[in-house]
Amino acid sequence: MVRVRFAPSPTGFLHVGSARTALFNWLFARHEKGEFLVRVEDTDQTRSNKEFLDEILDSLKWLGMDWDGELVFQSKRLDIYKKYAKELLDKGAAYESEGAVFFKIPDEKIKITDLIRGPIEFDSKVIKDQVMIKSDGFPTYNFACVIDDADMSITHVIRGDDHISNTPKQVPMYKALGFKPPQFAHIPLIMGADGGRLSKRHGATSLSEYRDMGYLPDALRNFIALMGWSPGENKEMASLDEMVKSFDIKNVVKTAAVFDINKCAWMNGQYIKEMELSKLVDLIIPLLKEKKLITEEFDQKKLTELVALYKERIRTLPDLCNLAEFFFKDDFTFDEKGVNKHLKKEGASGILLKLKERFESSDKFDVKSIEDTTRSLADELKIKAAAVIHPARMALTGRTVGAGLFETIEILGKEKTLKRLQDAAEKFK
RNA sequence: GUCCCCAUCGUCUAGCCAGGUCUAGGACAAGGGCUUUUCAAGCCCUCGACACCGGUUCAAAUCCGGUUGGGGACGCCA
Repeated sequence: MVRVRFAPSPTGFLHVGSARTALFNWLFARHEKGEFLVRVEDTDQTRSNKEFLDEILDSLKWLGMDWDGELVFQSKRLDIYKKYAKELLDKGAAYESEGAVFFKIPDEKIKITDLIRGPIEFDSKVIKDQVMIKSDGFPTYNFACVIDDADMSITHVIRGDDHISNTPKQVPMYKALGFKPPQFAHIPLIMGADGGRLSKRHGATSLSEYRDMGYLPDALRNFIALMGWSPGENKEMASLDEMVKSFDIKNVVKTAAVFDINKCAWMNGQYIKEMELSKLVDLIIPLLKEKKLITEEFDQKKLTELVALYKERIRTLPDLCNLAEFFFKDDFTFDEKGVNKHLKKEGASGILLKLKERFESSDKFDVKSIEDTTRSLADELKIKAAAVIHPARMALTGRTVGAGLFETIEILGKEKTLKRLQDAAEKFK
């Protein structure tokens, strides 16, 4: 049976690249009906930290991944590493020096057949003897990794490209211990726009940052999987189930991918668009509370109507807070360019006042009558409807873009509409 | 410096393993148009790539070699 593992070290947040490594391992395991384990590589006593571990695990769950069995902590397996270290010492395959235990790299060609890259050969002459047990008694990464993968019966090691050079250090260890090395699959790294490894200077790199920025787990997971793998048949959107069904490690590309936040945002918008309205509202409510745009008491029905208006045009959840700020507060901000273009224009203020008067004297205030009122005013003034609509949108929402104006006015309500038209007319006269 | 990996539109990729159906397909972005209200929505169109050189072959994006370019690794970090 296939058994794979994801082996994070709890020394930082879950990086986008690591998340993808975890995802590919998970997809592979689920596709093969095998097992996906999580092993915590916490042998660096000074840098490992429980908060990071919790964050990493939360991120995995958030993306929709689950794992089999209990978490394995390397820090709790010191005896096992020592046992095997002693075995290698006794066999003469290792030696002690300066308080540490070194593995003797045998003089031979080391060949591996990578599932993604095919055969790779190394000359052991260029590899130094490797520390197995540090002088603090803890195992090094390379040694613990080999022992655990063998001990946990891991069949496939799917990991980042940056580990290729660790492979020739590890394979001889398996052999010296009499273990059969697992199959290896090295997936390419994720890069920033400048071609270097994706890091902080390129922007957000951790899963939790994306979650906080309003990205949906389904969208992020879909997007991450697309870097290096594709569902085929020109498809891009794929649910978790569809991915499990069609995932094949052999179809993972060999080339590094540049993380394109713009496409990621686009994809997020697609998922928002397809999401059930009530679900979307549920996701947005906590965000609005956090931004103090609503309190505990709010009109759920009205909010739902608002979200429905904006659902098709937002790419991330906070987009709504920005685009529909006018709905939640009266001292909303004005887009400067829009003010110059539509409000500080000759005659704009007069138009706003006239529109206000028309609304005031109209009994009805539904989308249809709002539209009729607006258009007939434009007709009478012998100007295009746009000449009324643009200033009105700016006056009411502070934005040049948004949902349809008439719907926007209806949801805003008569009272606020009148006041804002009046205020803007005076302010930008 | 040494070793290793990689090379299709600006970006993500399909095609490559089993050479012809590829004047190279899709998506994001960009540019243009339509939607007689904006747009970051929708629809349509356009732009845009097989890094280079050589070899094998009747035929190469696909196979081989080299060059160049990019990336990674060389820790008692993981």
